[in-house]
Amino acid sequence: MAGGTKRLPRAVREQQMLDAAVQMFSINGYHETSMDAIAAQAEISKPMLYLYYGSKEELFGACLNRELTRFVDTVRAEIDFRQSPKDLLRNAVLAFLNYIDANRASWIVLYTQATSSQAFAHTVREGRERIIDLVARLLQSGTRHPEPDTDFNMMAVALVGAGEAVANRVSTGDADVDEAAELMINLFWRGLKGTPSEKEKDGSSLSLQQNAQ
Amino acid sequence: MAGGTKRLPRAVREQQMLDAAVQMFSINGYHETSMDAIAAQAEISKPMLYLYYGSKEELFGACLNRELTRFVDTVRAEIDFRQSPKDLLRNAVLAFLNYIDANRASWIVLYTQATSSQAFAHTVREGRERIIDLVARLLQSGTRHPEPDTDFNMMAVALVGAGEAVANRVSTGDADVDEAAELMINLFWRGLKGTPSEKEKDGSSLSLQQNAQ
Amino acid sequence: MAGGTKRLPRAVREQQMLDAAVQMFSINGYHETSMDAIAAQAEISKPMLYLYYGSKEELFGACLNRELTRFVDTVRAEIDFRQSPKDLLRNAVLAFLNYIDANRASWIVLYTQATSSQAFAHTVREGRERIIDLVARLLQSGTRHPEPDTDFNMMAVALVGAGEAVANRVSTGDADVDEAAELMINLFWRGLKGTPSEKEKDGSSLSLQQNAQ
Amino acid sequence: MAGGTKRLPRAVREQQMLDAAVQMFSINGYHETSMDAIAAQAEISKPMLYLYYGSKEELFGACLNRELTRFVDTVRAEIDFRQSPKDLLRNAVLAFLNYIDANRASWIVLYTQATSSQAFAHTVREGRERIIDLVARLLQSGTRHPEPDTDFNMMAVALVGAGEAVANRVSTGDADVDEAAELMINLFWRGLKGTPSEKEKDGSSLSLQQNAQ
DNA sequence: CATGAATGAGGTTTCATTCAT
DNA sequence: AATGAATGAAACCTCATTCAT
Repeated sequence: MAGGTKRLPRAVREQQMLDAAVQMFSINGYHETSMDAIAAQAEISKPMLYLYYGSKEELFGACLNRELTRFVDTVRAEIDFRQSPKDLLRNAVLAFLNYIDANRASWIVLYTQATSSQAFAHTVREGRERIIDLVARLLQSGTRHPEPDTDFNMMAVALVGAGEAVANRVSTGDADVDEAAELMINLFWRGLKGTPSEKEKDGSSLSLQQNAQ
Repeated sequence: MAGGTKRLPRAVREQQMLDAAVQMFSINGYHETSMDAIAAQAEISKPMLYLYYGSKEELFGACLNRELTRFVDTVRAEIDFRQSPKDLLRNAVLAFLNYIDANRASWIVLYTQATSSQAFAHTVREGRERIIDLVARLLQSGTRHPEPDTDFNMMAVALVGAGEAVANRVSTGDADVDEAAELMINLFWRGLKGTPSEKEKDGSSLSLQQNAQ
Repeated sequence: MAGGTKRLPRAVREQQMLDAAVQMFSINGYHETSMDAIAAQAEISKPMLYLYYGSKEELFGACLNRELTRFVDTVRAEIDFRQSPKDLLRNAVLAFLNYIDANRASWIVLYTQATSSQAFAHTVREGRERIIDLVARLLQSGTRHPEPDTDFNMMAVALVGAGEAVANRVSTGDADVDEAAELMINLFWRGLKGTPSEKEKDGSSLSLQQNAQ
Repeated sequence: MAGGTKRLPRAVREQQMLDAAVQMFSINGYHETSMDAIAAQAEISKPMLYLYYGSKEELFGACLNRELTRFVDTVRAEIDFRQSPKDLLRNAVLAFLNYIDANRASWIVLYTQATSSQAFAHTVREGRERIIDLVARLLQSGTRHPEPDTDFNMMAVALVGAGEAVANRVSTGDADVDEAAELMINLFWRGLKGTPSEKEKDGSSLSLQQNAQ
């Protein structure tokens, strides 16, 4: 009789639910989190979850989307694309790792849990592709070849993979953000020099650097 | 051929069960694979699974161990550690990616599904650490500083992450082994040059380093 | 009439479930009664049982507690402790045996089935001790020595054992309540006179005692 | 390769199995003891159990019979029926409680576990009746009314119940044999004086005592 | 709008029991 | 005679999901 029956505007309720869901999913994983647990965490009743999100799968999907969007938006917002490639790289890596460090639950939901159920392979892959594309464009922005190139993409895959691994260490507290950033910047910078269009002319990596400025 | 009622020696049955379990787990994931499905795939009865492995969790653990051991053993066996660093790297990357290409189910079980249940975080992390150590030693073998170094380890983390990402593409058929290998070799080779002990001596690296700041 | 889908307040459902559980447990015993059978008897679904009571063991424990409480409360309520010892005894024995006669299922659950699983040894023993204490106080109330005495307790153990045996006959319909009551009253009355504090004074008891040695 | 395949004569094997079964049943109860556990305890294979005893139920029945027979035989053998009633009583009670004390497992199997499954209600009840009859005859032997009497039987029921209760305390180590014996002797002796044929002539209990000698 | 009450369906696990050697 | 290997059947329990209020 006391509490719980407050009327809240839809938007507030939605965030309240997603917050609870993200938290529980990231702690216990998709399959090991029950709708009961989420409802309890959100301090609402289970039917509300179903009213707003239809099913557990859709709820998780909504979590995924919100977190991914937040992530991409935040990181992108912090990047100033008008910088020199080197500064751009540093800027991007720091934006990325700082986001991870500040939003550990999100990251785990996005990359660790989502992969477990095939239902989200699509969403996760799509999200990852968006990031990979971002990185690929970053790589490409330092060259004279602006058209899409599968090799840039492949290098981006590798670098994003490296980034995920490093980010995982950060998210578990096993790595210091600044150290990790330095390493990633280094790796990316060298990766940048290993992109295909440059391969043919060895020693041109320097010129790339210079051209980029 | 339907068989099932044949008396098989313990060792044979064990492999038969693990084969079935690895296959099902890698297709549907840990939580979405029922013991019924595994028993059906192995053409045996469910109690056999429990007789041999005790529980679903232990069965998955056994899969993990077998596949990880196979993986590490096979890759290590293909590497000739007496080669020059560059050949060693090429050799190792190819051994790795070829194994992935030839054992897609194993790889997915090991790295994608295992993470979904917290029960295996330990095992997976441990396995990954073994690989990271392997890579770290590989990196270090190209230097004159044989003692362990946390920076080598961190670089190995990143490179293994890159390797996992690339391997995932390979395992899904979205990337060609040779192309992927070439890229990884390049990335690793450049990563190698960015490792701490070289920072002070490699002139080009140094200049880059200085420029970066 | 089949019902089942009616919304009942929690308290009602609880009793409905306990009624069904007590009945089934007392007919078939703890281990030979399945949760399915209890759910069917209660005309509800199995998850309700688990929702309300958590596990089969806890459900049985709840049965035990309810029946024991009912038993103790009812018997105690019928006893007027201001009577003379002899009337008190008659009153108590009749209250006890009448309760047994009127609640055969309860009795069987309490004393016969509960012992079968070690999980309830504690509860059963505790319940029995409460009754033994009641009897011990009853015995003692006929003496001038109100302080606790282990010999009173031991005599109570024996008399309660006798009572259980007689009650079992009553509960199976193999004994008439009034006959059984008469016998128990006799036995208890004589037992009363054999309690330690009286040993020294009752001449005949004394001689018996001496002869016995 | 080492042991286990010894050929033993049937009689020896039978005892070996029953020993193991009695031990396990008395420790864990009928339902909570698996055939596996019994086979392991007996250091033979499960099919042997089935070859010799057909089913778990029959095996338990065999345990029950052996233990009950042993019990009745041993106690009866220690009783000298030519003694005076008082000595006879003392003799019998001590024989009984000493047997319990020396064979705790047997007792628990017989009285505690057997009751849990309806399959043995018959056997247990039958065994108990044999003991009750023994006691009834004992009671009656002290009177001039040698013909069967339901009231003697009822008193025997009560006294045996008391005996069981006391014996249970002994079997759990919560009561000293000698103390318990003294109490039971007392109770029985007084119970003896409360038997029906004596009820009509009050004060004649003493004469019974005297007549009995 | 919000929820307590209720369930169908399916999962893991165990056990008594039997076959083939 | 003796057993390792194998299983049908059923138990307990949980969960996503939906009514009826």
